[in-house]
Amino acid sequence: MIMKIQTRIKTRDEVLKEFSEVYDAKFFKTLAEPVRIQILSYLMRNGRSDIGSITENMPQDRSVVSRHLNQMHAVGILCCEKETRHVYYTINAQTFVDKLERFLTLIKESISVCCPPDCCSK
Amino acid sequence: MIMKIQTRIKTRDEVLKEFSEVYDAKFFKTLAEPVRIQILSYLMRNGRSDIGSITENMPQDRSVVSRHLNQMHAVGILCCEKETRHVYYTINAQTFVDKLERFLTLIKESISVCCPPDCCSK
DNA sequence: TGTAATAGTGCACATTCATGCATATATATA
DNA sequence: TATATATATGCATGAATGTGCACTATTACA
Repeated sequence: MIMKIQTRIKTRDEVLKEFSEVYDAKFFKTLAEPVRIQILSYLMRNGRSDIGSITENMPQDRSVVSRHLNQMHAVGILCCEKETRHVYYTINAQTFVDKLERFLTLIKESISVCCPPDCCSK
Repeated sequence: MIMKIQTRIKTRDEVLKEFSEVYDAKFFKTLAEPVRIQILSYLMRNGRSDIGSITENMPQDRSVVSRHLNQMHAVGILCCEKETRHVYYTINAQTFVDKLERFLTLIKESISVCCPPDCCSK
């Protein structure tokens, strides 16, 4: 059971400042590429996998997949474990979900706290 | 108070299918550009605005801002109202938040329902 | 030690995309 | 009707990025 501590209402400036600090363009760029989402789906279905296995089910070159995996790791979507000569990737559920939730929460806060009455359409 | 209806647990294939259907690359591409996030911030702070006002606070050309606004409208982030010779934009809170929430929910579902035990790192 | 297997890197190429200028379109106003 | 205002569109350009090939680096195995 998660308890939320009741805090004072943030000012508009605080929320907007936090929003611009939390925003990570690279994270969304990473999610904006269908090939990377395909890799994500593969990991959802097959679990911990190395680059070779992932590449087998894709038309792209191994080096391309390697770079995609690297980027997804860099922004916190995947975990990476070197083991002998293999590199295994898993979904970093914690960081991934946290990042999305943090962004979503701030959008909601911004909309409810920041905006003038005519900010949003009903 | 929001009540969640208890439904049967989805199969792995159903969740993954839904995930690939819900995923919208264009939506994330739109969120991946800092200039568009700056526009979003402006609307959060200043509410309903026309292209001219938004452009005043930005280095980009009016035509560039116009195209950004158009794209944000196309993916459901903004609402657009033509009024005489002005075009006013507001945040489409409903669609915007819904899209993010839907994606987040499916990520969570995928992680809990789909994945083999070694899918995700703790 | 030599060879095979796995992954990372340098480079070139094609595509996408953000940008700004010039121009077109539409509407308000004198 | 003519002019000013607000926005959209066509086009060219430069930057970012996805891609594949060749090559390198590292490790396992015969």
